[in-house]
Amino acid sequence: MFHSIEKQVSSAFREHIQVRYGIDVAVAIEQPRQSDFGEMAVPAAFQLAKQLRQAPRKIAAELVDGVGPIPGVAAMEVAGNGYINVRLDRGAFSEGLLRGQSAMAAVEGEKIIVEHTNINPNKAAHIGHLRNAALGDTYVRMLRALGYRVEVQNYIDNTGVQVADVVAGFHYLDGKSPAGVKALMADPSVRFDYYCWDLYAKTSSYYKDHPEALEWRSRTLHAMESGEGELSELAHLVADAIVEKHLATMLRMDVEYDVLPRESEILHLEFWSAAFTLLKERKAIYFETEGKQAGCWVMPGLSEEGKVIVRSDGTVVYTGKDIAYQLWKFGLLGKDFFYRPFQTYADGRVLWVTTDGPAESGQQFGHGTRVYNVIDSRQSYLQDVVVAGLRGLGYQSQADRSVHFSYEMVALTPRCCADLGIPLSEEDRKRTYVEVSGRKGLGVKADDLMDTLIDKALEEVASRHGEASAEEQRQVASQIAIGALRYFLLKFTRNSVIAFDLQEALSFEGETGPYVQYAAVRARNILRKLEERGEALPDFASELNPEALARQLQSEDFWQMLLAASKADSALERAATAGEPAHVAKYAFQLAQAFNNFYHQYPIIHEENREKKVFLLWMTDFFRRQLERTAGILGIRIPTYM
RNA sequence: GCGCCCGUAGCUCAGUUGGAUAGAGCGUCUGGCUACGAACCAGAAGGUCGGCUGUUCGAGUCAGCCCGGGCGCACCA
Repeated sequence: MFHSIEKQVSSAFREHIQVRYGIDVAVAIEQPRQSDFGEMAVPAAFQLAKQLRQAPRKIAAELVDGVGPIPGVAAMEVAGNGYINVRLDRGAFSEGLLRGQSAMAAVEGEKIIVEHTNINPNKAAHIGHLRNAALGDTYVRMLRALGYRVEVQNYIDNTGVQVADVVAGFHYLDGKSPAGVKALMADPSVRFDYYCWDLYAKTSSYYKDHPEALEWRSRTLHAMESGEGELSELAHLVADAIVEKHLATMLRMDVEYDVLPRESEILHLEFWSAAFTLLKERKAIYFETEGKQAGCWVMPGLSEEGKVIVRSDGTVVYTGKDIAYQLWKFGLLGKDFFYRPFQTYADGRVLWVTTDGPAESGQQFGHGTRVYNVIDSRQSYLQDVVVAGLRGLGYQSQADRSVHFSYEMVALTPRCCADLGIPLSEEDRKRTYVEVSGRKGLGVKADDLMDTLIDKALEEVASRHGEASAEEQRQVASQIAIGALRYFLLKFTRNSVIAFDLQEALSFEGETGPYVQYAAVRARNILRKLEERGEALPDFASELNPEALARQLQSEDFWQMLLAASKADSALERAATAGEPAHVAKYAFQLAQAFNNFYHQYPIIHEENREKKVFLLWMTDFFRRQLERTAGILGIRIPTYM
């Protein structure tokens, strides 16, 4: 509602400026410094001042005089050095909120692909992976809330070095056969992904002390490529099992996917050779004949030397396959995967996985018009190579629509390492934070963190709702824990390094997920208590006429609260434009704050005046809906009680 | 050496793309549970926005140069 008026005000000024001055400008709408200045501020006069060579105040006055009436706007005035402050018609505004339901219209002609999570299937997920998934999943929810068609891909590198290292560990260090590994996977006392976490660290450190053992890696990689032998069988076993673990971990966070494109299919279906042909034909890469890159196919432009895409032994580097994959996402490769169902989510949605044999599913993926790759900022160079590949092939518009949705890493504070019993070098102890490392086995496992959070939430729930069944308490605790975790991961903007601190993440007070959940629970409680007292929820539309709404909204307090609650769309739009899920989190917190304030200050059920009571109930219900919707976009559930 | 990111209250972070008197949470101090359960609310203290120059009506925001921290820059992924 607020957002639609913002757009109307903006376009009214834009048109007027166009007609009057012949200048086309995008008219920004800002929030006034103080709430008593009005609801919107238009700084357009400042933008025009330079071109018109006139004082901003004078232009502002002309604009206010000339722009004419705008629906929903009660008054406009010039303020400060040339601001135009806009005051809304409170009665009409609330009337619109009460009656008009503005469902977001579907956006036609766009299909957005978001790739996120992408964890190497060789060990348990850690907290850095959770940040990736939380960001990706929330951005997906944001785009869907805005009406976009979105496809979520989770790329599985099941033939890479990391898998090979764990396989080598099983085979050479543990001396385990495929049957032995199967037995391990079936053993309920073993967390297989945790086992691999340790094994990966063990193998990596063994390589360090015994460089000759690196031969195991190349032997394993060759076996995986040929698809034959025990090592290859082990690789399939391990990768598939770990993928399932990752999916289960992510499901705890309410993160779901549409399709799992796998590197094994990219190899078997020869995506690379199709891309290679294109790259050569269109001269996006060249064959180097001299220097240290002699014998390689090189992509020029990005650096002095260019980037090697095909090694002198004829094998392709990872980034080359990534270019092929990116082409496929846009439907530009001329090849396609086959698919089979991998699992079915609780709501009946099917998660598909790629396969190399023809399948009669008729399923179609890819063919996106825009692609977001959620990958940490350390890989920005390689993402630049991928985009340069598209450009080199002449796909300018697709290159422009390839977005590296980058974010900074999650690191651990030295204090956190101490809490978790992670030994640190003298040097590391002095740092502000320490990078997590799968290779060193240094990090916080995702499931451990969630378990710790649930335990803590359970203590709180049990102390407040000891009468509830254990199962119910656990469910509530779990929703609170996940709410806390998702909010924690989302409250930081993307390019801020999260120095993970366990105690901070475990907080359920202040700017946290549970704070938002608590506000929504309180709103629901009021409505529930009303019914428990034998009263029905009023029919707001018939009981509240425009005069009544305007009367109640003479209270500045109520008006500011209603205003805050009505800005969800506006906040979402800004957050999506900025590509910052953190902005949605911030808004959710402000919304909860406004409601808690309202809740504390005004008795609702006990209000004697009928009109006021109905109005307060309507406000409560409106807050409730906005809180639930915003929390939903963040992937945060609202428990039945707290 | 080159490239990218960061530096804002004691701590952790926002800051609507250059706008009005720089905000929030935590922590500290003070006050509030016989209201719809306090995982809450109210109030106070706390700032040379790393530094210096510049761009202009206006700079936390843009440019240049420094200082400090992080991450990249493979025929690894």
